[in-house]
Amino acid sequence: MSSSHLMNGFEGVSTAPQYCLICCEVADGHHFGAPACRACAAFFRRTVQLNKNHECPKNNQCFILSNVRNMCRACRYDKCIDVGMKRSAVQQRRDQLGKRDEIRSTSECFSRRGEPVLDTMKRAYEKLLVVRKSVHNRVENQPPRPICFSELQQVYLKEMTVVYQFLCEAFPEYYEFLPDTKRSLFKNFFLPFTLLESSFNGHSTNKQDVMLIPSGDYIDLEHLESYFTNNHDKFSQEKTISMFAQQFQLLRTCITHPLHAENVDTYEFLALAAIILWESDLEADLDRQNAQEEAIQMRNAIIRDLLFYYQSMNIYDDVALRLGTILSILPSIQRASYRFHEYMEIKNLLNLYALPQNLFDMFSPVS
Amino acid sequence: MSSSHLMNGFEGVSTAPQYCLICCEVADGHHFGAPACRACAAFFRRTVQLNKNHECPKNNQCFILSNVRNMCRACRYDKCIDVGMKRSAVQQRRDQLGKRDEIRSTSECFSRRGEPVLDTMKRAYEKLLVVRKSVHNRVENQPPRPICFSELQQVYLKEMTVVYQFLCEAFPEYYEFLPDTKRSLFKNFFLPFTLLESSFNGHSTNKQDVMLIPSGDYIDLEHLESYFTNNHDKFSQEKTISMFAQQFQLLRTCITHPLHAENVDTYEFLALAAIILWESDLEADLDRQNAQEEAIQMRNAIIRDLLFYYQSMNIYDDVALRLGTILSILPSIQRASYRFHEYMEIKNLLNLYALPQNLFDMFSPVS
DNA sequence: CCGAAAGGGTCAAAGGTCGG
DNA sequence: CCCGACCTTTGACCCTTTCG
Repeated sequence: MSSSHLMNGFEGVSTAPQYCLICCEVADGHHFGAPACRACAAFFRRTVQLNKNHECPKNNQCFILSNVRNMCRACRYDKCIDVGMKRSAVQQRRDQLGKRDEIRSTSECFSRRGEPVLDTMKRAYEKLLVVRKSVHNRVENQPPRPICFSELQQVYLKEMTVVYQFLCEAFPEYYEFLPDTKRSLFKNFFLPFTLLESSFNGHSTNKQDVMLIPSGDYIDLEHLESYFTNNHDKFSQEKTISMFAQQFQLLRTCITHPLHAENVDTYEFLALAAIILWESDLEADLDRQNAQEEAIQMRNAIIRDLLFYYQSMNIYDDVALRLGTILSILPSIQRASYRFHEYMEIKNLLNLYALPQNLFDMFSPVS
Repeated sequence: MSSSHLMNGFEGVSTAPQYCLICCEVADGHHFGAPACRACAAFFRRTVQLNKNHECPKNNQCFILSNVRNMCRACRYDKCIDVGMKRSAVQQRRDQLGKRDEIRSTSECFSRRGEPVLDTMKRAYEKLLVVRKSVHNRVENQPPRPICFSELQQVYLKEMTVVYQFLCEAFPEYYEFLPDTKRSLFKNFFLPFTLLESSFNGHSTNKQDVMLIPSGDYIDLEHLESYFTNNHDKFSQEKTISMFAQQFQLLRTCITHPLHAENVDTYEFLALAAIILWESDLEADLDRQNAQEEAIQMRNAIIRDLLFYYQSMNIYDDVALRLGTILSILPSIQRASYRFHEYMEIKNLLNLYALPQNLFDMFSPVS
């Protein structure tokens, strides 16, 4: 609306020919929202269509005029935007069907720098599993047993360090960040990862209704009596169980069942965990802004790796469909994680199966 | 405004298929025997008049939708025919008068079952946009203005009904559920959808730091003074803003920025919204168990549609990669939604910019 | 005779092509 | 490779015809 007003005003002043607001040549009507010559219009269209990112070799203040309009692409483009050209006015490319198909076969091979991200992660995860055995004093072939709240708490106090180490090994990018950024990422990661991993390990031992925790023991979701053992002043055991049964039911419906329904494998589990880590929403300071950039790169790399994995497996007719199915479990995990945290908050408020502050803190997302 | 009025507003619009059966845009009446938009009508007329013979470079199964309707002329023409357009209705000369009578009936019986899920949704969304104009008393070309909290509240009270209608139209499956199940799904959907849509609309008007709300007005994230206008006993305006600036900052980092960074388009936005709806974790009772099943089917259908869309666009070297990139925005949305809700709870506790109970309730996920 | 619906035509502004 | 002259299509806008 406003631009047409401007234009009316403009026309009112000079009924004579209009001039290209970018290079001052005689204009050829409006293009993408501004009076422009064909050349500048075409330049703008190409820049947008092909998603070019020009860089100015100087100070972003190059002089643009018809005879020198090609001296600096970045500044020419900037001027296009300044005079009111709209990227959104550039349309989808037409008639492009088929033309890319020949190209596609060649681009099938993924260009990746070094080793796949998920492979590094997988190695770090293998190591994590070994480390855990000693950290949690696990004897070889010790059979899993149901665990109670206070034991679980001990496990996760140790896990904080273990998981942090794991992240540093799995993602050199993570290791490089400033402590504050690392901490933020960690806090966003720890709880959903914990829930996802326990559910996954339960699932992968074919026991759907069990959370297999990092120490090797488990929480039996069907029989929470053994979890809520402590006698507590305020509430009876039954009461406690009925109060918090939902908390664990939640994990079943949001995490365990989807994992089971899609028969998620380890590599997929790692990919999900990795995306949760790199689904960062940081950018408060400079380091976090870098993290934000990095996070996007990482997520893309993860997806690429996962696709490559699917292609190599060669068991899915449509790898993209599988990818979509797996990724659409993500919101469930996130949701379960948030709700689970709410229950933890309630428990803390009631001082009922409360966590020590440092542990609770690590389970709490940043905000 | 009473809810019956809202219904009337909705029903008033819904007479006959109002959408172009070729590209799903709002239709402009019948053309050549089928409901169609002007563009598709003109395209069909030219094709027949000039006796063009288009050829499909692919397999004659290209995806046609408003923004990619020009990707393949052959398939667009084929869809015109499929949808019931008659070559004979195109006049070669003005003096030859077509007989319209026999044509009219054929178009009515066009079956949209088996149609892509996202197409039905897209049509319902187009309708939603129209409905909103009347529901929110929008005059044509009314310029958007910054809105304050109390106005926003009014808007969302109306939106409850409007969005519910939208869901029923977009997903016949949803409509079939029991009220309780519908309610659960709705409550899980409403807040993230609201945040996603406002951000998306801000993004698609190239204003990154603005939430464009359904009424057409906006919240200026850079200048919250106009949002928090009410004088309040407990806290000064500055204090309030500083308290809740984070709440909106959150939306920027978690939703607006990712949408912007990936340049998400309308179809992708709808797909994200659809997955959020169908990312259900219900199964308390029998109907909900059905819903759970249905939800998995729906998510797969959505992903399939999205992939087909990407393939038809033919602008991505790797459609699966694009799919992954877009889907990995989901946890951010979910996270933002949960945190946003926490802020809402705080406000309610403080009775500071609190929502009426029924509205707050609809913004609260089930647990 | 009027107004709505559904034809037709026009042209600014999109898009694509292809030597330079 | 990019540029831009040159040509094709698109679709918003407006006019025309028919019909109840």
